[in-house]
Amino acid sequence: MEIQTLSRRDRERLTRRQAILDAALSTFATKGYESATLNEVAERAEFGKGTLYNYFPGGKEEILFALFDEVYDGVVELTNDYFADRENDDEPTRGVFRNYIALMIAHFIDHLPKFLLLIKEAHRMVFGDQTENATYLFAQRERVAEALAKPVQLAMDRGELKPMDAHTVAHLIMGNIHGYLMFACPHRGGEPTVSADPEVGANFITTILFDGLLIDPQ
Amino acid sequence: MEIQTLSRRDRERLTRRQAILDAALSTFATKGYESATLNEVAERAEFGKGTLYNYFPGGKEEILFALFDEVYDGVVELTNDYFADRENDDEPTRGVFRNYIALMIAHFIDHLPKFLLLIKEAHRMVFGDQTENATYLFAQRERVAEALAKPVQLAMDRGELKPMDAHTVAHLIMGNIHGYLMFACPHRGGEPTVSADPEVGANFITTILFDGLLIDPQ
DNA sequence: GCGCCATGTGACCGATGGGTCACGTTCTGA
DNA sequence: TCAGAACGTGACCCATCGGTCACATGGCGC
Repeated sequence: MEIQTLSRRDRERLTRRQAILDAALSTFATKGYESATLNEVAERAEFGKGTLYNYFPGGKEEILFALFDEVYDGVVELTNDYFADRENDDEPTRGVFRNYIALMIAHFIDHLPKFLLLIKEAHRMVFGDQTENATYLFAQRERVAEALAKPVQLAMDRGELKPMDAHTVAHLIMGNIHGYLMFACPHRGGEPTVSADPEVGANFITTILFDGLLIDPQ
Repeated sequence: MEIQTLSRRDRERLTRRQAILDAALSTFATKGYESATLNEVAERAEFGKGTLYNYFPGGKEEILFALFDEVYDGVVELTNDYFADRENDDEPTRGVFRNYIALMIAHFIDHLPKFLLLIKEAHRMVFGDQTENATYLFAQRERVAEALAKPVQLAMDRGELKPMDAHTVAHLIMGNIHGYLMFACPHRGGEPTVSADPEVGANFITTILFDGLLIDPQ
């Protein structure tokens, strides 16, 4: 949408801004937000520390929040696009959600630093003691939950899923995707214990959440 | 077991050590480990900062790890005791696990600071860049998973649960308890969106994990 | 060429907080 | 009663790091 409405100067400025964000993402994801230093971010981006403040006057925190925007925008867009494409489809409900889960797993594996930022920082900050930050992140998580709750609610309305609180179910699905990835993705402190194949993960999660653990229900 | 084998001096020393741990727990749980200061911990424990080093020569980090030991010991013990009591019982599998989930939810609500410490710090540290810390925490989580995996495996062997990797299923159950509590327990940045009643939570989780979301399986 | 503005820079500042230590106080056992 | 051990203390040290700013650089319009 913005391709040619910007001058070369403005485009270059955006490119440099993005380079800073990319450097910050990989730094924050590995060291954690508090342990990461602006010097290291600047070094990775091949800028001086002062330059960061030309692009993010709010300093370290503004950079972090810009990253959160990026991450959540990506997930919300992916979710909305996926379900929009299937709106008038008659694919079975179970398969639609199974494929969504596979898509999300693949997305996070493709963007591992973003996933690590989410579980390391967003998580903790939601429960932090700074109200405004917690409120912001809470709202971001809600955006994802809402996007996913919509198709869940539709499936319930069609009588295919048990009638429960769609919003809570959406959170639960997201939570299970995150939880699964914590084992699946490579990290220090122990070898991954389950396959990182999105198909395998999606089957595992779908089997439990949609079919249930019990062999003989009731 | 240790009641009278210790001198009064040793008992008092343990009491003071515990007071420091309690002060540290509530401080770390609210401010987060990195933002919490040893001055505040010392103040809450009504000691000078230097005194902390008489009890924890390793400083801040040793205190944190002592807290983790406490938290995980409690959860593992609770899990082992609960399932040991039911070993020769013929209560239906679903109900046994439902009650376990309710027990865990109640436990964490009763020990909210411990729960907050877990989700804020343990979580992040497992994915941190210090290998030895990650290894330690990974092992602690495994202790819980193993304790829960045992009865899961037994139920699978009896043909009551779908045959899956019991260990992974155990992690998934723990993850869902944690995930549920994140909504249920009071925190800033938004009102709790589901009930904190352990019974309600246990029913919700059990319905999905054991019965499945689908009304008409297959 | 020249002036101006956008941009880049890194030495520096100030606050913070983990960790230390020399000293004071209290307890113990002979 | 007293020596010495155990314990408590908080002023102090110093490394770290987010943020600032005076200055350098380079491109663009005139």
